[in-house]
Amino acid sequence: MLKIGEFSRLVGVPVKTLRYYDEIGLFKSDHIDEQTGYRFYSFEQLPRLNRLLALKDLGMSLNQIDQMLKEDLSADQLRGMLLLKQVELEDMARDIRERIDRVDARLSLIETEDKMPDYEVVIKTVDPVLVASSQEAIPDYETIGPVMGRLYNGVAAHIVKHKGQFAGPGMTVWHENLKAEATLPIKKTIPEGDDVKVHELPGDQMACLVHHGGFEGFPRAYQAGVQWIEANGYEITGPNREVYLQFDPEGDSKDYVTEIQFPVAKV
Amino acid sequence: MLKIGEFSRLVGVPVKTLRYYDEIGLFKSDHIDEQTGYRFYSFEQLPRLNRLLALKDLGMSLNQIDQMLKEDLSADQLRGMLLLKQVELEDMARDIRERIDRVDARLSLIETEDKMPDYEVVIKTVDPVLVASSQEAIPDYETIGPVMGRLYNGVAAHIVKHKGQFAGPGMTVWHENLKAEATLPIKKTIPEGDDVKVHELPGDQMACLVHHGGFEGFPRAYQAGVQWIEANGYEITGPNREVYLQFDPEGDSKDYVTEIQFPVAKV
DNA sequence: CCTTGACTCTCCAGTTACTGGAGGGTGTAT
DNA sequence: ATACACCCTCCAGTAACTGGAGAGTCAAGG
Repeated sequence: MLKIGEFSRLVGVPVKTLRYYDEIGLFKSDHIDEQTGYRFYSFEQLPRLNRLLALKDLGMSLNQIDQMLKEDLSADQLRGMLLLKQVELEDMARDIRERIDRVDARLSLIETEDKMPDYEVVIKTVDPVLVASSQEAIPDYETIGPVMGRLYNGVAAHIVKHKGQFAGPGMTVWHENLKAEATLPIKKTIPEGDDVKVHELPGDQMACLVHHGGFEGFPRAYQAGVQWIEANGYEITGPNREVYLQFDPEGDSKDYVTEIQFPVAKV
Repeated sequence: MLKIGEFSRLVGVPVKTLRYYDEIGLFKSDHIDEQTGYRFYSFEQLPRLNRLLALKDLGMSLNQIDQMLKEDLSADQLRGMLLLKQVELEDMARDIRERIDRVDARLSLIETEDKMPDYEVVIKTVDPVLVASSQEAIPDYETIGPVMGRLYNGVAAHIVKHKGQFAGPGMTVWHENLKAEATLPIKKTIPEGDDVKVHELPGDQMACLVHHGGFEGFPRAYQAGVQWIEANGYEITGPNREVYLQFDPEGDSKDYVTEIQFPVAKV
């Protein structure tokens, strides 16, 4: 019979922790002196505690360990729990590798610019959204403004005509070959028109960054986005989007806020 | 101005979490309506939140992020924090790899034996311990018993003679070439004798397992220990020890409890 | 104008696996 | 007798949220 401190030294587990395991019923003391309340442990308890510690070393939670220490568990059930843990650990390992990549990328950015990057890129999952849209190839950069204005006006007019309800800010989807699709989210579906299509933009994992200011700053923002995506081991998997969070053709262009989104996947 | 739900959808952070960040002062809402208590967020806040999210993606704690979002932080300080995090992440990665190794080892054990292993091996750090000891080469296995008995009696007599105080169970250290050192822990140092040395056994990282029963079971226990050490990527770095936790030459040998310890290091 | 449903608020409790401390009893050596 | 190590219980705190109760707010539809 050992007092808790002796047992603690023997197994290398803090006294506090032994009391805690006792309290939650994971590892009870052999018996308790009724006079003094002192816990006593026996050598016969060593196998159970050692098994417990070995399982803890595998990264099992105390609840799982409690399950696994039950006598009536079959080898198959044990195998199952271990295989599950294996998968979980491999997920964690991958996660940490990705983190290390991101830290590396940020460090090299700081190396070159000597400060935090101007654009912060975050990965987020974007929900699918129902839109009415109209698209057209843009002949050259100078004409983007007028063409987009015309497209958005057309879509908006179509929505109003069919009593559709707007559901959010406009969003340009950039298809290949400089084909721009001007989309406006709507709450419920409406009939299509000659130039106006109604469809659902797919939800996806997106690398997103926010640009504050006029459109003349877009090239730098795009560059930052593409650079981040490459440095962090992603690749672009579809057409990117511009979400015009704050936009007013009459207003000061330096108040504009635009979110640029690239659908991405891990390479 | 966006209500919390709209802002939440925009940035992909749960409403609860935004309120939590507000509460701990990490990310305050732009302002709060005094009538209703409603929080309102502005687009100007997006850069700060995106930076926050990017740092969280690196695995930073909210406290660290709070530091890093302060304006007056130099590039060098940032670099320092990131380098620190890099090291920490690499530690975690190593830790998880080791866990995966252990799970693999246990799975293959279950494959061959179809149950939990008979011996649980745990790594623990053993404290240095002052001992009186006497050693002798063992000519062959049959003579272990008598020789060890003689050695322990000699050491014990020496300790008693010099009024030393026993500090724990006896422990045999197995040096090379079957040389056995019978050691008895003592509380304070005592003079040495002709055959009895007094010295400190070094503390070390030990792979430990507990054997219940007589000495005839030792070969299997040793085998299990060595097997585990190999399968988990450790190597033995010194003489192993046997700690006789429960031992009584008059008693039933099946009540004996012995801990076998191998000093180990990661390969 | 009223109701419905979606949205918001605050406050409280729970999660994991402990750790630290206060306040008080126990056991042993000098 | 007293010092000291050891033991007890109970309470609070950790990190980063998550869930729920109960109550107030807002916009649209009838």
